[in-house]
Amino acid sequence: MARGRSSGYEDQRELILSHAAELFAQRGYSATSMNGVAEACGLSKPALYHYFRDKYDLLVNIAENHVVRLQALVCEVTNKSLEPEARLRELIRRFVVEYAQAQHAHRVLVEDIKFLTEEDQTRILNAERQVTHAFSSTVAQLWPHLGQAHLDKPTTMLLFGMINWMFTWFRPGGSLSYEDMAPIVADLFFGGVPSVRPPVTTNPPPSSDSTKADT
Amino acid sequence: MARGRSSGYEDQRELILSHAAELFAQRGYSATSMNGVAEACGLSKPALYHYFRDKYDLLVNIAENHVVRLQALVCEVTNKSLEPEARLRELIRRFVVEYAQAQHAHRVLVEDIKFLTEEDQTRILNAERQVTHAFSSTVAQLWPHLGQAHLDKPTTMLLFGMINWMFTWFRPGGSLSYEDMAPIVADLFFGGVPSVRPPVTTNPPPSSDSTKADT
DNA sequence: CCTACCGATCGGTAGG
DNA sequence: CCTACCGATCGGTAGG
Repeated sequence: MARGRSSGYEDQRELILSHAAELFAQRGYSATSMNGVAEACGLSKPALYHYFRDKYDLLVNIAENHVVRLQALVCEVTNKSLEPEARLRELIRRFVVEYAQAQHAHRVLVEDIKFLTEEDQTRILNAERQVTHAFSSTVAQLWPHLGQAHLDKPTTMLLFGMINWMFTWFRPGGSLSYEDMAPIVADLFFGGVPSVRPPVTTNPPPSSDSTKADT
Repeated sequence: MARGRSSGYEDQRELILSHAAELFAQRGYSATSMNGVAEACGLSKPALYHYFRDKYDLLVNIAENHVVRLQALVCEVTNKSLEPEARLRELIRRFVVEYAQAQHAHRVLVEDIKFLTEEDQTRILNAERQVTHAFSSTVAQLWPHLGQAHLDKPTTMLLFGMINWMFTWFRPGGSLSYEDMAPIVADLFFGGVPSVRPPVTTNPPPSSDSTKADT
């Protein structure tokens, strides 16, 4: 791999990105100083600038590396050619595990993507869309009534909401681990999707047959 | 008429908070300058400082006002003494509507709470806990098996995940409105919760003293 | 004395 | 790899 650079160069970069991701996640990209990053890495500021051109370079690498890992994870699961239900359950489990061990990068991707240029944002967002598509296509396959009502994507995003939000409140150490949460999310989703129906409120004209059709 | 302050003073404060919340949500608290806030409000910077002591004062007011509105919303729904299922469905609907019309403040509460002092963070977090408790107690009431397995709080947080995450991806204007999303979330949740089972992994010895001093 | 501001500039600190 | 700095911009406040 590392050709032309000392063998530890890439390792040092990874180490810096890890420390930077932690600081960005804790304090936000803007409020994090390069002095702080250098200090956390045990480097002088000029030394830090030897590995990354500028602060933005850190951000874009953290975000990019994270989505690339997610894409690789999707490919890995897809290649196992599991049944649709088993595939979706495995995707959920693997994402929970991946997010758990990449929490800082994940938070940076969620909260600091706004600091990327439009070009970089678009590239990252397209990668994310590929990932969510792997989920939503399986969802549409499992529950055709969702796809027909164009609810496969929204419902898939509700699933991502459960998973993504988990890392804002869940702290392992009690009676539950991250691994325990994956099947809970999966059971809730698989049990609930059959109950999801398209909205009855035909938006444009407020027709007077206001039976509400609730329940 | 004017009692101590001119009649427009409080109105001006609300207007400033609204503009500041939008900027904080778009660019983050740290990356937003007081010059930018003043400009967005059509005020000079000294004029802005006439209404708020400093930048932090803006942040704490945005967060506080938002959680207070959420608490008021919970009280309003609770006082209607609905059946548990109707109450939870109404809570979901009202929160989706509230978040939709307070998206900027909501995002600030989620992403910029880290810039508050520990004291202010604790106060806001306690208010949030009161809100989530209104949900989780209804959840435990509806599905006793969840409460017995200590899964009422985690499951409730998965529900909040669906709702909170919605505002990162959902844009109304297609065939779905925010109002349409509420029953979809509710149906998914009500349909799925009966399928949620406690994890079989028995990680540590689950000591029964884990009441968490809540409820 | 109050309020509601403005033009100009303060001391510090950011990224680089 | 360090000390020593820069152009700019930050949050906040002076006098009028």
